[in-house]
Amino acid sequence: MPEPEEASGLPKRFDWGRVEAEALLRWAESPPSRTTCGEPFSMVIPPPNITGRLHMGHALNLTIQDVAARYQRQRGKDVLWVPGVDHAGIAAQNVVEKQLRAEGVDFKSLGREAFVERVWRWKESIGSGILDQIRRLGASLSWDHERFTMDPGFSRAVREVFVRLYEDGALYRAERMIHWCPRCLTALSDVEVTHLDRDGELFTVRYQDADRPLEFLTVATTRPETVVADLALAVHPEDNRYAGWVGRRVRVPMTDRTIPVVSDPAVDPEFGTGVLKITPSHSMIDFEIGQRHALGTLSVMDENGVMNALAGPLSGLPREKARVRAVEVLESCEDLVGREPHRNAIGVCYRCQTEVEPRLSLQWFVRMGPLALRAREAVSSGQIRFFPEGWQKTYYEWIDNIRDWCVSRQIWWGHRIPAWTCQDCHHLSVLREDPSSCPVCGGTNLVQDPDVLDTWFSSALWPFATLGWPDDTPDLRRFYPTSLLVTGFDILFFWVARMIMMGLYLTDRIPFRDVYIHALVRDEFGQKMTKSRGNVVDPLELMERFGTDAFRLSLALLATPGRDIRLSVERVEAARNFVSKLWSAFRYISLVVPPGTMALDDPNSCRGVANRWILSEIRRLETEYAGAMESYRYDEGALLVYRFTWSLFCDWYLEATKVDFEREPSDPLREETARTLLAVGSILLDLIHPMMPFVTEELSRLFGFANRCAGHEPQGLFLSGRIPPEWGDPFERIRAIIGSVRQTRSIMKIPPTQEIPAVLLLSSREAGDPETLWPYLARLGRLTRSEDPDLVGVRAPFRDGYLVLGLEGLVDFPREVERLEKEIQKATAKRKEISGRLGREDFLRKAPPEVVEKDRAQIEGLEEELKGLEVALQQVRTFLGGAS
RNA sequence: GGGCGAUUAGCUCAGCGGUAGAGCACUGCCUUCACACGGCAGGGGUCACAGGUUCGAAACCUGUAUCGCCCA
Repeated sequence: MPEPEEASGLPKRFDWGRVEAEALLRWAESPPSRTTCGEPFSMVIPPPNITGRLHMGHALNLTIQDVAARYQRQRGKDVLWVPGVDHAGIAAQNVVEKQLRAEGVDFKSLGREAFVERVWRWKESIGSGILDQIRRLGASLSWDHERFTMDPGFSRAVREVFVRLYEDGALYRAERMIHWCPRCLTALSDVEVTHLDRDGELFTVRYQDADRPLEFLTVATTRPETVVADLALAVHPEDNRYAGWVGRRVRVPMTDRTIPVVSDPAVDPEFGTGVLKITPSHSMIDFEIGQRHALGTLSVMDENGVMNALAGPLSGLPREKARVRAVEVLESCEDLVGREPHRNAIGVCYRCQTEVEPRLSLQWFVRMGPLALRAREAVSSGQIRFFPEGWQKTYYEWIDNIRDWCVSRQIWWGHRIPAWTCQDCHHLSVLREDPSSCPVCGGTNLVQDPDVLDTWFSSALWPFATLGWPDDTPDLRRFYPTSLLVTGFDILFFWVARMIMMGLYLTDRIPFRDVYIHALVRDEFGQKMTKSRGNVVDPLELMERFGTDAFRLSLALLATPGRDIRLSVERVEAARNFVSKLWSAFRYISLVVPPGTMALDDPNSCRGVANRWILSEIRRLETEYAGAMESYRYDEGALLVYRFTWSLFCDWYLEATKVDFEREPSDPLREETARTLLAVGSILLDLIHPMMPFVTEELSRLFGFANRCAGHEPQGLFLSGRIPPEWGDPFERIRAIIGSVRQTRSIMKIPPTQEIPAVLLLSSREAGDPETLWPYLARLGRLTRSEDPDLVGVRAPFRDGYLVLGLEGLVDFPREVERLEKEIQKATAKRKEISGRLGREDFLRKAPPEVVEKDRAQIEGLEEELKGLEVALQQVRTFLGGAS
């Protein structure tokens, strides 16, 4: 059977696929207008990796920012929201390396220049990639401000910073222990190492005294393969067990070397046997101990993690195999005296999960001490605020224990370090411009440092370098410091803290005022989404399936601060249902409001009880909504509009307007209701718009409301008048009466369509005018008004009276008795609780008067309710008796 | 080992001093002319445990347990 043609009004369903595609085209042509007269509001996005594909984390992050941007725009702010992409040094290099490998080409054989050229070509080939996906989210970024961390301007900023730090003595080159990733073949900074607990073994190895072959020291170690690099054994100075050993020498198993026994306070006497083997070249702590005792260094591993020629019987073996071999060798010469399972923390590369090696090497470091001090101050003084505030502590903990930052990376893709060494006089030059000769000896035999900078080094400049720094640009002047930074807690140290340090150091100002820190998106079981777990949910797929608005709304609703988000498809589905509900509500408006109707502009002229009620409700909603949004509680804001739309606007107000539209054509209430419907609908779209831009804009367009994206300010309606809260009261009474009727009807199994004759009895004049109430009661309660004072039936009581329902001969009275008894029980219990409280002297004395007053009023209400219930019960019982 | 956070209805989570809430799931009724991606009604919780503060605690304090995360 063919679908009947729609007479008029909106399509039955919201076609998000079409609407989103059209909106994206429209937004690309006419981006959100900037209101240069407004106060500036600025954000920079956390630049996604060039290698990236939109994932849930991005989606959450961008949704929050877009809610902020759209909300601020609605409030008349001049919003700048800078998009951009990060060059992602190691990650991008890995991608291209892999491509080359697939072609059978070793990237090294290509040479540096050709390789970098190749990465650029790859970058061009993927185009804006992830930024296009971000566009599909509806993110209203300032696209004309797009930046890339390797674009010429940004690169100039990076170079400027490097040179300036060097000139100020805040940057130095030195041979230090660093974390080395044997797979990425580069140094890593401290934060790029993740600590994992892994099941390993603790081996006990004996070391024979060099002079007294019958005496041994036993040492517990998790890394027996490093025995061959031991340069000492160490005990705690106050450990009496080994006091006699300090100063003696022992033989190193598997070698013919002997090493001293030293004492050092860094040794933990509680761990293992209390004796520590010292391998300065393969452990951070050992290196420090080694320095204190002038042990020198002995490295037995190469950059790939393979044991080198100095490793004796282990040489040529990769480190994992070397461990196995070491155990075998130690066992064979009886130097292994114990092994047991042991859980220990190991450091892995946060990018490729390879176990990192502590390694001694020549690297560039940023001196963090002075920078950290100012960065701490900026937060502790309240100049920068964290939301939620609790993250301050984590921030301080890191800042207070900070170590110098290793910023050089042994890869090719990135910002090349602007340092040259003269091959003639060995002078090291760090320069803003590439030199043609040595500034000291004039020689032309210069070699540039082969390393590039940590990608996070350039990211740290993001908030100001994107605005034109180091030049003094209009953007920088107007929009810096930025207003808000939205980011995940996982890059608090990597990024946020370093931006604060660099911002203060270079611009002398904080880089942003507020920091909104959101949680991780996990799967529905609370597991982190990872490729290896295979539980990654693709945001684009969800957007496809349920619509982008639904997806965004579900994220906004779930984004409670400080708590991880478990995303389940059901939640997105629920949000999709909400979008449908909203759409169909506006479809109703389109069917019921005559063409050419103007939205209500002066609420004071309103007379209708339903109209007054919804106006008072939306006024309250606006206040609560603003409170939530101003404190970055977008989850609350979303929940408020969700609940209002569904439970108040749709469930009650739209139903009530049906009553008004059934009135006489001459009744002025018809027009008033139509106008109120438009006004409230328009405001509602405004409030929902930050979370759901597509459907709200489409509806605004169809209804000819103001353009949501053009800095349109909501709440215009109420500038002209205030709405007294008591405007809601009469309709609240209607809601209560209908609730009571429906309950009775449901309990007594009366079909919803069955009309019931009823008499309304109000206990006082204040309870309302029956003439006003009846039309709503009749329609919404399916009641037929009766004036028969002897109508036989049951009472449906409410606060200020009751309704007699003529149910003669219809119903299940025993169930009604049951229900009434339950109600009475409930009310009695409540009354007992409250009167108990009111009977206590200290409560009356110490509790605030308004609390006591509230209780008293409640007792009164309960008394009345109970009276009504008792009478109703009496009546049903009588009825029952008569019937049986 | 140190720190942070969580523990509320079957599930996922709000609430953070004054009558226990939402979404999903569940039960019953309803193809009523905006919406079955729906409507109406309903069931379901000693708010992890033990102390304490308070007139009053799910909320504040102390401790315990379990789980998660971060830093060593």
